[in-house]
Amino acid sequence: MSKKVLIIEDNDDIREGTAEVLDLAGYKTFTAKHGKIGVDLALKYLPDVILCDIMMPELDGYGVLYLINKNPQTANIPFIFITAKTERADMRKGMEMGADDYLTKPFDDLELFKAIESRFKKKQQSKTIGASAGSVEAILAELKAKGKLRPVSPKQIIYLEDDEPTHLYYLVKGQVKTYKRFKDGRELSSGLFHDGDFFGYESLCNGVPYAENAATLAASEIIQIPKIDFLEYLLSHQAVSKTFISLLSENVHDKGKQMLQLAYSSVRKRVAEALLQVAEKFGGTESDACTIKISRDDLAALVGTASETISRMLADFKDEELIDKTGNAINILSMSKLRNVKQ
Amino acid sequence: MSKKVLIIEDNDDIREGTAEVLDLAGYKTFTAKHGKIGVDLALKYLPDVILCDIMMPELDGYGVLYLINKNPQTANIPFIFITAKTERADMRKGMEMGADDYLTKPFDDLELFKAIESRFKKKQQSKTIGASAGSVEAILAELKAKGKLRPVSPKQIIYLEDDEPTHLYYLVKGQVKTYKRFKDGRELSSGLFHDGDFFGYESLCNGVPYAENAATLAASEIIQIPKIDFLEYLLSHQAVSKTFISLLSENVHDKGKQMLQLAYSSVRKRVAEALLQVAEKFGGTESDACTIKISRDDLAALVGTASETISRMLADFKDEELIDKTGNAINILSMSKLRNVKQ
DNA sequence: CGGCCTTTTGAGTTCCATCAAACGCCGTGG
DNA sequence: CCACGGCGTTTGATGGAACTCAAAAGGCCG
Repeated sequence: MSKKVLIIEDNDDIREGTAEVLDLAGYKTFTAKHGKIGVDLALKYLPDVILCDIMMPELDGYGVLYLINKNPQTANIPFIFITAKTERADMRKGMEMGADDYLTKPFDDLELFKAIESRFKKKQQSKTIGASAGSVEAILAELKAKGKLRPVSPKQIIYLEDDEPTHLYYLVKGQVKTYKRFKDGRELSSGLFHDGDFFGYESLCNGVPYAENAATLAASEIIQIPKIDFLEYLLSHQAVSKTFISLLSENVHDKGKQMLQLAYSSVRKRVAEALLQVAEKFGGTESDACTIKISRDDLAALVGTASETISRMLADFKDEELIDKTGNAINILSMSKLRNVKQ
Repeated sequence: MSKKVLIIEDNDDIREGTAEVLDLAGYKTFTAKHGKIGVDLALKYLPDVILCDIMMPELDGYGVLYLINKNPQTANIPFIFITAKTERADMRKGMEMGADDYLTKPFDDLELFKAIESRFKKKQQSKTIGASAGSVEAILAELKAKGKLRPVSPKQIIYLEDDEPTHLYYLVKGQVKTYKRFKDGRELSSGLFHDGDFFGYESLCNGVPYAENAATLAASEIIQIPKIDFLEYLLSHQAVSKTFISLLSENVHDKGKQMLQLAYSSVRKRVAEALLQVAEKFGGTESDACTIKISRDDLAALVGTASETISRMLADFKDEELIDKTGNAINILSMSKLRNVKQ
């Protein structure tokens, strides 16, 4: 059966021209002259690859990509941007959002074929489940190889509450938080992640929509692994099951601890704990002192309190010479003393 | 190799007499004349079955059983009480604590052999991993068959924080809560369980001591499944992995929700939620009304507040005709109205 | 250097924990 | 049968911790 290609592009000449070329090459093509139609067609025909312009009326390319990624049925379709814009910024934005490739107009037919074919080749490759009976690391590495690496800038949202999970995430490098939003808009951080952490697996594991949001705190590199690949590995490799059962158990353990604190510890104690948690996750050195950079709002979300209160507590800690502040950053002078904060 | 039997009994005649008989029957016997020595020997020789008197100097039989059960190495050794006491109460207490059988003095040699041999038969049986490739239920039933059923009265502790996990628990019938204890003694419930629930698996899953306590709220029947059997099944049956991955994920999900509430919801709202949670778990009917019986302290632990506050809130709810009280029990008049409690 | 966003400080208020005392329920023993 | 004590629950009064709103100060970017 011939591969299906969806072309979303507002310029009639380019759209029809490209379609014609691809038809001749044996692909089955669908065309849409703006984003909205494009998304409808994608859902209807589930193409094998999507080519999409960025600047379009109705719904631009970024919007199309967002919607495509949000829907589990279409989330794993390779997505290639076509655009006249050659600027770096746009290219980066597109790749950050999870596009697989980029074609800059004008492109010749060879470029087009190569871009599309290399998508298929990559997909093909990742279809096979390796038989590496080796170490956990080897199998997890294999799993990671199924995903695509994506640079993400700070304060970018990775997924949102109630979205259908489509990927497992692995943080190669950077800082990510997961958080829940209370009705009135206040946030509570439920997890912090740094280099080498997996996240976003709970919802995948029992097939429900996300119960939390995830966003980067700092510039990061994230591998996103398609849901089906993850589930396949989860159920066919003991090592993978074992890893994620451990992760989940740890998660339960940590959340239980945090719950007890939330219920009965004073804000003062909880702020101290939060500082230590951030320091352990993101702080560099192994020594008793450490410098962390985090906004008051993020700290407040971690503690479950108002940001004003955080300011006051930090002022108190500074008076007591537990911490110091240089600009926005917080220097923890003694982790051990901070750990001993009572009440 | 001959089976090892440990006999713990303060009466010299009975102890040596029993040992002699068992020696003749080809068992290797060890004897202890009181509980303390008994526990030491159990740990040293890891016998295949333990016979133990109840009334003893130094450390009584219940104490021995408790210590034996607490230690992972000895927790799964079949334990048989020998005692002159024929009273029901003692027998029940012993069985509730996890004894496998009961011999009442005076016993004849046949009774003795049968009691011991039937322990071995049972152990043997449960050694084989069934190949039932059938439904999840079938495999889980097989897993449950590895454990032993134990009746437990209300307010009994099943395991304690920092204990080494030795069993997976399955609640056949009854009500169980898990809870954490804050430094100052206040409690926070982290989970409620009712008929058909597994509990105590998180700590088993990542091999750490319990992070919480578990106790019955009402008279219950609990199957305790030895740790090794559980882990064996967990890693060799996809269905079991899948089940527990789901349970863990749900757990994470629920705890996340509860954390958000603890952080930002008013006590009023949290009390309403707690009532609903208890009603859903333990309340009988499917209708909008429902009666639950729970102590104010348990409710307070569930909400994470003082029991006085619970009293006040319940009084408020009664004024607003959301609930009614008959004696100790709480009649929820309208679950849907309770769900809509704002703030 | 000025504008904007973040952080800090201030004042008032609310919610809830705590301490104490009274009340009701229940089994016990006189 | 009722008085009694113990336990769990309810009610009252008070204080403190932390939230809210508001305004000032500080840091960062163009």
